[in-house]
Amino acid sequence: MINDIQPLSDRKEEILLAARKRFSEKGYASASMRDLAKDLDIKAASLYSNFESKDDILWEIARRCARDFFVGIEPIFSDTSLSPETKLTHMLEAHIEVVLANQDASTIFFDEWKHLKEPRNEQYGNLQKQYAKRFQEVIRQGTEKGVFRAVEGRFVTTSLLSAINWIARWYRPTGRLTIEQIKEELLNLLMNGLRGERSKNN
Amino acid sequence: MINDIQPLSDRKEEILLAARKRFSEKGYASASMRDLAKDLDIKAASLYSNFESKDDILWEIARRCARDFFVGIEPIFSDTSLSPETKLTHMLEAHIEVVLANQDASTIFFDEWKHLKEPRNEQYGNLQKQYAKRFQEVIRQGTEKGVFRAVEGRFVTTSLLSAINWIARWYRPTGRLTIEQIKEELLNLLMNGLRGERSKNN
DNA sequence: GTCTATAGGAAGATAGAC
DNA sequence: GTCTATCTTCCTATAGAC
Repeated sequence: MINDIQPLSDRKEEILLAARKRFSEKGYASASMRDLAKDLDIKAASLYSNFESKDDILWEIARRCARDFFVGIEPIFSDTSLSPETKLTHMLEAHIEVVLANQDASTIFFDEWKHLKEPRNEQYGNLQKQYAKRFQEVIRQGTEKGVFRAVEGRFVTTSLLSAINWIARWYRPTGRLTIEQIKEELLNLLMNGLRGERSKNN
Repeated sequence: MINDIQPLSDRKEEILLAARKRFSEKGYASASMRDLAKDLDIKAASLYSNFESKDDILWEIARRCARDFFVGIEPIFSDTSLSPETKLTHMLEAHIEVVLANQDASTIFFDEWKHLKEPRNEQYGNLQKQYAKRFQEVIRQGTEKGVFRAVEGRFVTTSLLSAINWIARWYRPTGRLTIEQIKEELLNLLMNGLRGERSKNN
């Protein structure tokens, strides 16, 4: 599914790029094929020489997004020489980097994929779970080793990633925070969250 | 805007309830007036005896959601007897409770409001900023007092709320975690994140 | 691979009877 | 306040010429 992604013709890739932007900005349902065609200075009908349907376009975009995220963490996740703490830090860092470098794609990966029709929708949902599981596994190892608090793994994994994912909605490269600052603030927040004492908070 | 919300007729409130569910589940753009009418066992045209437009329905829903969130934190935020730490804990707790008790509404508050037409869209965006500022202010006080690390206030506020907001997407009351567990896990994670040491994470 | 033309349907919304 | 009927516009998608 992300292993059988074929390189497409230049034209097709151009269309995917424009569609990614449109779908991300207006939302898949609100972005029409006519909108998309206009961005590319062609007529809507011409899009159908390149892709069979709107769903096919979303699918190709979604697959590529997923691949980017997996490629980001895979070498770190597979590196058996790293401690859970270091590994998780680097994986989160990689995740942040992919989000920041591919904001439009991230919006598809987090939100717009829900518009995929079955059976693609279900397939994609499973892929997302797989991705989160990678983080959950490292957190589990860290807890076992005693460097992280005892946490509800699946829940906390989701929470960590959620805090990061929201960035895709508001980050603008022209803003006051640099990528490095964002990475530092987030990693401090999240890693301290895992390390701290269990307290009653009352 | 949230202070001039009028109680509507029973029928109108029924429509808002059904619409909140529909908009939340399928997304505003993908949920048609005909869909909504079918849920209520009436014809689409009848909806227009109650509301002037689809945008008006979204607006009434969105305003009510915003009010619920503000009502949740306002008494805590205004309580001058609380330390920043206690105040933030209780405000986050209130936020979590509102999210869990009003999942459909939360989805509107976090996502679907973007489909509001101008000038409502801008107005609503400002309201959201106001809400986040309440949290940011308390974090600033905590940092000043030395109980929280020095953090980039606006950014960290967004991150904390983001971690919580994602819950609205997946939480099901029938799941394995109780509301109390969710609150405890999240508060531990977030409050520890603010308290911990600044570290290099490398 | 792009065009014009158009099919076929679904969208938001309105008119007017009851 | 709900209905039937309908307007207008927009949608995804196809047919066939160039």
